[in-house]
Amino acid sequence: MNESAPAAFAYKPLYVQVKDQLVRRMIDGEWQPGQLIPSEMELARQVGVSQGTIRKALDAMTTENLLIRRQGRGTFVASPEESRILFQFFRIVPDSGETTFPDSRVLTSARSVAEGTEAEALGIREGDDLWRFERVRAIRDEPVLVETIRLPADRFPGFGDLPQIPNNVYGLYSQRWGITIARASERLKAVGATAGDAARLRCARGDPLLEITRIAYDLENKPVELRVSRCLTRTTHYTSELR
Amino acid sequence: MNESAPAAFAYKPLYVQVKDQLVRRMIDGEWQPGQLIPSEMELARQVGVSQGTIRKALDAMTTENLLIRRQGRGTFVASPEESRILFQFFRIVPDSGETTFPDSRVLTSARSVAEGTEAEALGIREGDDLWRFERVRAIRDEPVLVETIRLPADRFPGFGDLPQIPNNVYGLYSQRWGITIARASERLKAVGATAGDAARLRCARGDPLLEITRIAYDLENKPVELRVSRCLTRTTHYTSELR
DNA sequence: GAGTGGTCTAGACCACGCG
DNA sequence: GCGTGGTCTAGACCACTCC
Repeated sequence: MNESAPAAFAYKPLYVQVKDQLVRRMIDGEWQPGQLIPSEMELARQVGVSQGTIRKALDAMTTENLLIRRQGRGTFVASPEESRILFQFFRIVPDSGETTFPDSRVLTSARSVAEGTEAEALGIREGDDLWRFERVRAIRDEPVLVETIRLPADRFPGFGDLPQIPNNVYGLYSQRWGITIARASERLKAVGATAGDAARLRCARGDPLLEITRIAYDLENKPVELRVSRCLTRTTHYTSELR
Repeated sequence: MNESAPAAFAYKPLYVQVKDQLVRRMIDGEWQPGQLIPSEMELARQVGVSQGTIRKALDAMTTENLLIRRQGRGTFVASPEESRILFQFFRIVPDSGETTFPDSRVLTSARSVAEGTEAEALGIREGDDLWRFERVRAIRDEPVLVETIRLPADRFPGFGDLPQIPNNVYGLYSQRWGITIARASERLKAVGATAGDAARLRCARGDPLLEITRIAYDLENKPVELRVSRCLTRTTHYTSELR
C-alpha cells in the first residue's frame, strides 16, 4: 500500500494502518453515516492490499460499532438514527423490560463559560465558551431523569440559534456538525435529590437518585460532550453487561 | 471434522462448532484455569480442520475472556486468580483513580430456602436450597459496600463446611467446584440506606446507596450466583464504558 | 534456533439479498 | 443470476519467548 514502512520502534500491523485510513475517510466526511461504502474487492484495489487485510480492518471497525455489515447487501457507515445505536448509548430501561425510548423537554439553554472540572472533562481551557442546556426525559409521561449537557462552543458553532433541540442529540451532532460519537465513558454514583431535582422529577427532596456522568468522544477520540444525568430508579434501572 | 453436517435449518459455521467443542473441554475440566493448551497446529490436527479455522475459534474465545494468548509462549485458559480478571467483574473504583482491590469481612452465612425472586434469578424452583452469606467490603479500612450472595446449594456441595470464605470467591468457585464465571449481568438502582446498611457502612439511615444486582453465569450460560451489593459512592464510583 | 502466536496473501466455495 | 459479505483452506513470512 502507498504508506511509508512501519518504523521499528512503532510497529503497526498493515490492517491497523488500513483501518486508520478508512476511519479518516469518515472523519473527513467522505463517508457519511448511513452510506454504503465500496465492496471489499473494490477497497482492496483502491488501497493496494489483499481482500483479507481489508476484511480485518472492516471487522475491527464493525466491532467498534463504526460500520454495519449486511451479507448480500454491503457495508454501511453506522448511523445515529438507527434504533440499535440509540440503545447503545442509553442504558436506563424500565424494570418491566420493554424497550421504550424516552421523550425530552428542554428546560434551559444558554451560553456559558467553562469552570475547572468542566474544562478538564472536555479537554479545553478554563474560561473557554460552552453551550449548556438542561432537559427532563420521560417514559410514558413519567419523568425519569433530568440532565445537563455541556458542549465546547467552538465545536458546535450556531448551537444557540437552533429553534429547538431534538430528542436524539447524537443525530443532531452528526447532521449539523459532522460529529460522530464513537464511544463514551460513564461514572455512576448514588446521590440525594436536590430541591430542583425533586420539582422536576416529582419526587421528594433527598430521595436517592442515580447520577451518571458521561464523557462522549468523537472518531478522533477527543471529548465532545459532557453530560450529567440524575435518574429516578423506582421503576427503571441501569443495565451493564460484564464479560 | 468428525461432526455431523450442519442441518439446513440451523447452520453453524465450522469455527463455531470447533469453539463449542473447545469450550466443552473447559467445562469437562480437561482444560483447567491457568493451563497451557495445545498449539494451533496441534489442535488443527486433533480436530481435523485447518489452522485458520482453529485460529478463528480461539480468537472468539479470547474476546470472551475465556483464553489468554501470548505470542511466543502459547494459549492459556483464563484464570480467576489473575488481577485482570478480578477487575473484569469489579467496577467500583475510588474517585482518585487508583486500582485497589477491597478486603472482605463475612458477617453472616447460612443455608436457606429460595423465595420467588431468588429462584427466578437463579433458574431454580421456589423452595430449593440456597447458600446465603453477607459481607462488608472495605478499601483502606473504609467500608464501601455491603453485599449478599446467594448460591444454589446443589451446585456448591459442602459450602457450609468451609472454615472461611476468601476475598476472591470466583477463584474459590473455580478451585473447589470447577465452576468458571464466564459473564455477568448487572442492574443498578439508587436506594436509601436501611438501618442495617447504615450501621455497617458508617453512614446515616436514608443516605443514597448504589444498589447493584448481579447474576453471574457459568461456561454453559447457566446462572450460578445472585449478588446484591449496596455501595457508598461518596469517594468511589461505578465505571461503565459504552462502545 | 526452535516453537509459538500474529500477519498477510490468494483462491475456492457458501449463504444471503435483490432484481 | 449476480454481487455482496462470510467461511474455509493452504502457505509464507514476521514478531516474540525461551533455551
